[in-house]
Amino acid sequence: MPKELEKKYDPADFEDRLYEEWNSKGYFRPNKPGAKPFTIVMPPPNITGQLHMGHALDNTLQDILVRYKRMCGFNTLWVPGTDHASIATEAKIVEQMRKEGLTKEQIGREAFLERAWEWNRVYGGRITEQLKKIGSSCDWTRKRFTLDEGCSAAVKDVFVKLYNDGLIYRGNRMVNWCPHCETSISDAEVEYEEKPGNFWHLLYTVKETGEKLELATTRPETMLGDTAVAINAEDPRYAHLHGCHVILPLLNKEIPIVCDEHADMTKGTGVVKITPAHDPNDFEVGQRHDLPIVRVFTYDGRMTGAEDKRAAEEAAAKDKLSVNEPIVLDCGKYAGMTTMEARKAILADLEAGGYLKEVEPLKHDVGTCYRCHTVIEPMVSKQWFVRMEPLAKPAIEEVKSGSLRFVPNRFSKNYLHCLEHSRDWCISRQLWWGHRIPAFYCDDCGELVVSAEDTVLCPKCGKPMRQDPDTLDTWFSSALWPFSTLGWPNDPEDLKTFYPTTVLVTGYDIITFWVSRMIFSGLAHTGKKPFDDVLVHGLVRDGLGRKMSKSLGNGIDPLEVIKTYGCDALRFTLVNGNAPGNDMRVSDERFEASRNFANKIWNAARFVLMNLDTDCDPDRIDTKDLPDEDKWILSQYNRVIREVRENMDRYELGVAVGKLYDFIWDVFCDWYIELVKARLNEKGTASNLQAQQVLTYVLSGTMKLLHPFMPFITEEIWRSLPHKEDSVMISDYPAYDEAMNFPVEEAAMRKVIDAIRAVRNLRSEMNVSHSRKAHLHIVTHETATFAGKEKFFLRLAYASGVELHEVAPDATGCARAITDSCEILIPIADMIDKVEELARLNKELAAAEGEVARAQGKLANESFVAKAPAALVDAERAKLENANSKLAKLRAAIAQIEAL
RNA sequence: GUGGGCGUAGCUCAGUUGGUUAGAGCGCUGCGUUGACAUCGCAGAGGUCGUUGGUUCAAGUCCAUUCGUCCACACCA
Repeated sequence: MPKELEKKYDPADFEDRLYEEWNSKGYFRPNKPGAKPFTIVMPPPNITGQLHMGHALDNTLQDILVRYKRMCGFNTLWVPGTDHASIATEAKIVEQMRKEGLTKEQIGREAFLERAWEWNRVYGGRITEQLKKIGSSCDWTRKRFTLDEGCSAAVKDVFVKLYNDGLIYRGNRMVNWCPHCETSISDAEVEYEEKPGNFWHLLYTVKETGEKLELATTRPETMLGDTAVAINAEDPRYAHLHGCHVILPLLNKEIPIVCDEHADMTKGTGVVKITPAHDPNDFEVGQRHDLPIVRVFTYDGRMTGAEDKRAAEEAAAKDKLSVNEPIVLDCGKYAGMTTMEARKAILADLEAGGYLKEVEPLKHDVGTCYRCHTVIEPMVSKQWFVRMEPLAKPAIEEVKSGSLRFVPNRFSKNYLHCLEHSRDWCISRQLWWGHRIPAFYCDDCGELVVSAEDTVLCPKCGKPMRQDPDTLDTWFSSALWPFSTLGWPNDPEDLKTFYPTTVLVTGYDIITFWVSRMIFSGLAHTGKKPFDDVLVHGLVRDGLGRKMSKSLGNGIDPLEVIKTYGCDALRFTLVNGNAPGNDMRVSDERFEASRNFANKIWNAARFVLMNLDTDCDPDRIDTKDLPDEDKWILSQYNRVIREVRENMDRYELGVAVGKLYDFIWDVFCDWYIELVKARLNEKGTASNLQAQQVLTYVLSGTMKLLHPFMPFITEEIWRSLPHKEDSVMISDYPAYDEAMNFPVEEAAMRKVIDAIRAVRNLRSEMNVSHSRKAHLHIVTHETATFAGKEKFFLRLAYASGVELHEVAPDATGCARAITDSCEILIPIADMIDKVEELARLNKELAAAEGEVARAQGKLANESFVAKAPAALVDAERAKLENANSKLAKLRAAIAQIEAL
């Protein structure tokens, strides 16, 4: 027997309870062995983070897909997990220690890592608890962490494999250095910000000719590291200087003038100073001309001194890798200054020496660290790199060939662009929290061993080895996530069943960081693409369209929204009316509208339940002898099933949920329930039982259709109705059934509804109160269509009685509501103003005439009739016929009233 | 510089492979509350789909042009 629902819709009453139950009963685990798998691996949120709207959106989309596919019979797995977020977490812990007056170096690596793990224990679980609040039906028994044993094993394996294949190398290369985080970062982690600056025009003296050579720079403090100036070989202005030298001011050092294509004749004076250690382009020039690399900055953003020089020489001596080894300069009087202090001091000295010609203000984009927004220092530094070209190639092909799809497709351009232009990936980080690089050095003989096994003694000379102190870029481990979480390489059970995964759901802001790296890693290490599809969503913005951020304080906390409006309202808001890949705005108004929808469903269900007194079958229905209104709703319900499934299979979640919204509110609540209310009062009749059956069948099925979007309210209602399975989430998603199409009954009901609307419209325009009932005369040639449906007019068209006529009776004193299938006479003469009524009818006449003209025009076009699909032409003819029919009735009515 | 998004009702946005008289939510106007729901119902006003041209029987949808706006990537001595 159905059970009652609480009078008031209060999601807090049942959301947590239902989630707990689902989880404890194991419904989130893959439960259909042998069935076709459907797999999603959750983009792992950072352990430093709190759940924000972006996570809420990302995980809601995944949960909708997973719940849908689960109900469609797939063996469904959604793997959750978290990311150790090396740089972010390390920064938080350093900050925490700073408040205690401690530094990393003081407590040492081991103690530091202990603190980090403690942080993970305390906060790492926080975000997963929050994910439960939004209803995520992921398999928590398979929860993973990028630093757990399995993921770490995968990282080591991949590193060693790539090294052995020559795809990872160590070398002195130009990297982006963050002086605040004191680590290198990858190109993808640099953000450009426009900042004001200057061109300082400097004068360097040519040794051979004594002339002053003018050049401009935005970074005068790097001049101490200049090892050449470049001119273009084609530049006639400087043809006489080929092979000459300039004297570097302040240092009084002789450096060559080189010819290089990097010097652009059209820019500035056509002369460029070359600082190979501190500028990416200059580094390239230096390579081409075999220039020395002179480093003048320390890793914490100061000018180098004697101490730095000695330390660097010692380190270089130990390391057998000495290609491109920078020379460290003792900057003398500038040593120890910050780069900004040095800039001032150097400029002052240049000016005093007559080397500064002019200062020209400009705005330029400066690279900053995406974590701390400190200005990035390009720096030659010894780091580990992944060779991108061989890895990118197959990853590009995979998408170009269409084997791996982006949804919407436009994001594949984004992806291809980033892979086609990527430079080698700097993967080493001067951090402690992360996967330590599995490389071991012998300081004695210089031997280097790269191995997944800890190597304590040098295989060559037997002396103790030292592990590389650096860790790997967080994204190096994230790149392996789709297969490392499924047991690769050691425990391939899940891998066999669930890999490649089906779809990755993520925001467009992370395609370059993560998606591209997962794709080339998957191809390289498993030989297969990591997923078939990438469903890309946009960013969540506030009501004013601004990106949510801490500094603006405009972030909306999803948990607060859940408290106020319920989880289902939050989820509905995040998918309704949003197109894939587009940014969206959320606001209280939208949450409120969603909550109102939930409330509407709740009350409709309550109404159905209070009228159920039999145990109906929720899954089967006998359509024999059902009245038209029942077949009408069943037919529409059937169509919604088909459309929703089609939309879901194409990732058009917003369209699918919009159709359910319309069906539930406009069709089921506003019309069907109203149409059957009378029958529900006729207890004990066959008609009453049929209505109960149809209500149960449609409502139960609709709750299934809606369940992926609004899991909690649908479960609570579905269980109150007669049901067979324990939970709606493990029931079968409704399927389209050809036998449930009733086009004739649908058309008939549409005519009845049109007539009811026409009456309501007229009464409303004439300001007739609902309490003023009237006896209606329906005049129609289609009496069969209207026969037996007079009762609907009593309640819905405020009628006191209804008569059907084939031939119009005397219409004196009647207002006329006109549709294309009938004319309804309403005897409310005292309410009718002749002028107003004529105006109203004429307005309708104009509309009908417009429609007739449009349809006639179309049909008069021979090309249309000849070339358009026949069904379309027929439809147009039917429309013309209907419009003409309505037109005739309107004209007659107007003539009659005018004659009065 | 290269690539891309957006421009549809007062506001925020849908509009699926081109095919009804272009839709929704919020807001607005009028009416309505004795048993599903005022977190509601009924009715209504409001749009030449940024501009101009083209393809097509047919364009909000495809192509080109142009304006506005936002983003990504690149360069910037």
